Amino acid sequence: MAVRATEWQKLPVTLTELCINTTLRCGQSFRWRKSADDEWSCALHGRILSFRQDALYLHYRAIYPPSTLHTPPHDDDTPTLVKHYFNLEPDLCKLYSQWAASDANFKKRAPKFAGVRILRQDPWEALIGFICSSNNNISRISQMVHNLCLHYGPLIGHIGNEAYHDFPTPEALAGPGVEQHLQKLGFGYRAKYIYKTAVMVADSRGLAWLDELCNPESPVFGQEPKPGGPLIEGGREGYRKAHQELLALHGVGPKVADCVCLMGLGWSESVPVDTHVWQIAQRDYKFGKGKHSSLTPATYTAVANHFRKLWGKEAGWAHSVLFTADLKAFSERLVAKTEIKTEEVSVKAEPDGSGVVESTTKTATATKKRVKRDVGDDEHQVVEVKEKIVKRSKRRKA
DNA sequence: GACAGCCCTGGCGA
DNA sequence: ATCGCCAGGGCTG
Repeated sequence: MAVRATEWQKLPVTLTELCINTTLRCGQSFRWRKSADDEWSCALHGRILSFRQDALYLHYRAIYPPSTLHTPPHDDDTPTLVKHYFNLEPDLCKLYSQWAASDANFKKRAPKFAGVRILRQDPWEALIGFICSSNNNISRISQMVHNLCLHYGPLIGHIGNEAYHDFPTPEALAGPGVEQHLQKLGFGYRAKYIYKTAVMVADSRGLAWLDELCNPESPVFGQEPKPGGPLIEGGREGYRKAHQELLALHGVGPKVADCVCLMGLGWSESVPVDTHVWQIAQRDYKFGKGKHSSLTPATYTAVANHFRKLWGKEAGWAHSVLFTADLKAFSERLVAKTEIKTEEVSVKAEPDGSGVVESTTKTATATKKRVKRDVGDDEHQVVEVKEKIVKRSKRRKA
């Protein structure tokens, strides 16, 4: 039987309400892959979901494996899943203007990073993904999560030659020999964390335990919403309970627990404070002195509380915008103007072969340094142009 | 509360 | 060119 792909559908969403090109790459989820130009795909809930976006619409389609019992599109729940996964309920533009009104730093940094929306991921996937994230970088985390799916997740289908596997169940990761295998796959000390956490969830706590830690206002896919309680300084009671319970799992500390709370359990006031956010707190919010000179557990709470007070109930959403604005993978947006200038100058300078202006050389070098660490994606062209400029100017010097 | 130690990778300066 | 060092979305004992 042939692959069963539903027709492309569309949902009216502006780029300021959701920008998938930013949101899917900013370290929330580690599984999205480019399946074509401007097309992102991932296996979710037993189907491959693909997305494209233009100024007015989010376009999507689902590809089902031949063995699926129901017959899409008749009982296709994909539209509901899409709205749920992208968390489309909150009015992001309104939130951005609220955060900008209460925080000058947000106002300054956010404009180039519109449409950063907190995803509503599966709690179990978020938990394992963020256990992988400790002391790690996004490209390696993505590689590790991909390996988990490849070896332990069900195959859903293909796009071209690329196989798409869904995320493995707790049972699959709690099997015999998993820890040793993950160790061999280069997971390092996280191999043990993943295995032990999987055993705990599969054998004693159960997935229902994890799902019940969700914000009742925004439960797991398929459940009805209920009120979530009032916001207090340290976050709502349900958030604090979820955070505390997650800490009992192996490989889960305060930061990982907050990531799961925010991106898996729907607790919008959760503010994960990693080294990155800590640097932002020191640079832009006067932390790093006196009592809070280093990121101790007490400082962690103080920083998170400060942001909750400043940004309110969706503090974690605002935090994610500033976090994204500081990611190296997006740093080209901050030097875009310089980049265009550099190109113009170098083109003009090329024919006569005379020396390059001192300031141009400097600019080109600085730009190259900032972008060089980017991992394979659509920024390659830009990088190449810059490296050429640098080489030319070097040759002339020599 | 402070502090090593932990797995592994890639970039950078010497 | 090659090596040592260190940071990269931390956690455990």
